[in-house]
Amino acid sequence: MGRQPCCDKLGVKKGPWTAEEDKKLINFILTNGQCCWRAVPKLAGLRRCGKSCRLRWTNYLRPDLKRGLLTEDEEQLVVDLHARLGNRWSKIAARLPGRTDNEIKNHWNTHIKKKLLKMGIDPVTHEPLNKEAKKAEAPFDDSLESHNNQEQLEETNSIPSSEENSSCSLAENFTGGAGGSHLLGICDDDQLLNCLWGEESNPLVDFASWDQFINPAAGESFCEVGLPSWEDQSCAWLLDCKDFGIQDFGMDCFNDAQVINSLETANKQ
DNA sequence: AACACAGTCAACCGCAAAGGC
DNA sequence: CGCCTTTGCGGTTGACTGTGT
Repeated sequence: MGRQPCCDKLGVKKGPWTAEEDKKLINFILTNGQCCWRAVPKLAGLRRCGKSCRLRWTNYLRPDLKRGLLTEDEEQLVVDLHARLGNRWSKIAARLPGRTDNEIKNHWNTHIKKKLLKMGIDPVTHEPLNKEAKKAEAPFDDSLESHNNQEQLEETNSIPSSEENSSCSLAENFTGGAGGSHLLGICDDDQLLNCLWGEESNPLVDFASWDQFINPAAGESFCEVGLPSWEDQSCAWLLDCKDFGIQDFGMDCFNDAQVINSLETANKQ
């Protein structure tokens, strides 16, 4: 990469993280919580910049992350959200529990973009490509207008009707119609829409509980909040770390029932 | 088997927003 | 209000892996 490094201090390591570094970072965050990222490498004994630590944690080490490819339903949701929000990956990721902005961005660029192009849909505007060609000839750029509408939508947190919102039908087309009912269902379900579009809170994931989990100062042990079991697929990633296991963190005390209870409780609140 | 090319994804970078003083 | 520091975001890169020839 030809750019200037963000932290060119002597001895700051870059490149892929080792299992040992991961272990140090996880241990530190589980012990101290997410404090000042700039201080994390020093306190955790890592030769990394704080930015790198934060990225590693949020994109890879967080125990609430799902691993593996996005499901068809998740893909459809990403397409729908992208149609409304554009490249605001963090906003999109906030609507997909257990997924990171980086993951979604990568998946968009490698899979979904191509899929849409194959279908003759512009992945940027979500309009049919031939329509785009006609637009280019027209003096008035209404793609800009649609963008402004998009901003307005987000700011007011309002939900467009399914008639106004072409992304629903687009999403239906996305899987060739057969599996495309998912988003239509969402569009028809006000309750679910409110859940999905609530700006700050995501009822699908109890981040408050997770915050308690990573922050011992909150006064609850790991076992007192619901988290996936380590045998559960969503957390199996940690077992891949050959140099350390779940026992190292004392987190092998969860089961699926606890997770479900926790999520249900969060939804009721 | 060896090479080239394509696809994937973790990690990097610069920039902008947020917050503190 | 302006400056500085910290954090978060989105775009981009390049190492690694898979596939084709």
